[in-house]
Amino acid sequence: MFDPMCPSSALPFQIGDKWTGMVVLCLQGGRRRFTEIRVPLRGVTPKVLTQTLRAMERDGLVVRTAYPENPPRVEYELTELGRSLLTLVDAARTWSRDHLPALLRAREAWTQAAPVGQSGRP
Amino acid sequence: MFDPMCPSSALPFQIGDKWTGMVVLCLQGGRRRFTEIRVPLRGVTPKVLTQTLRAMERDGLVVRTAYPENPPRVEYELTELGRSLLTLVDAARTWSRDHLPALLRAREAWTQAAPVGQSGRP
DNA sequence: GATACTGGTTACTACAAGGGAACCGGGACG
DNA sequence: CGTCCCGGTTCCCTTGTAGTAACCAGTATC
Repeated sequence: MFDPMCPSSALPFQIGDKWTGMVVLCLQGGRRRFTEIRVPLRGVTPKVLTQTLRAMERDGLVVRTAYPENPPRVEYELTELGRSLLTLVDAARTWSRDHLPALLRAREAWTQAAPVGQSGRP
Repeated sequence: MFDPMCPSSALPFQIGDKWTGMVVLCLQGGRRRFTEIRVPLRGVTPKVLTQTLRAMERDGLVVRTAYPENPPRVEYELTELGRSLLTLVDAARTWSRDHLPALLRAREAWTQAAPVGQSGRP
């Protein structure tokens, strides 16, 4: 899940900063703890994940609930506003499924056949 | 059109790099010349616009046609793949119309009422 | 006393994207 | 001869985003 080597990393669009879209996807199934988000988002460092979650909390996309326990437990959950982003994420995923291969093919053909020139470009 | 002060600049998502989405919108009405794209995208510098258009050409989103005239004339046009992004751009605009005010309200309330503390955050 | 656990924080670094300002080619025009 | 036009290019600098590595608090457990 959320492999950085996945071709969808070449998507020509992005939800929020680099990880916001994945957090939204990860939280669509319900509330999750910090590490339950960090693990599936392969490669995210705690610092960056904290930044992302703080920004999302600020924007009203998630709510953060900290329980006064030990060891600490914190849960994140999408707000209704955050869930509204799911339609957008789904649209992005639909686009990817339907059109990303064509984009990658175009990019591939470019590096192979036209490193320079050919049209009017000097 | 495309005022950088427009609240949609606070969108929590982005099509491609900073200007790609706006270029797609700008080209939805048909082929346009370089300056016809640069002017409505207030604030884009020619360097960055060139970068953006080159990347879109590489990805098969636009086609570039240079006419051997003087002064030079170059036209850009969306490919079918590029036009397919319009659905995504429209979804983004729909989301913005419906939910961006709520996001901005949340952000505003945050800076006013909760610079620190209140929930479990130290 | 040492260790581990969670959910972070801090300091430092690296890299890419973006922006500012100036310049260019080459014909048309005055 | 100088100037304008378009569609760029070049150099340099700022900013933002992300990453690495190390550390922390407070309790529970070994």
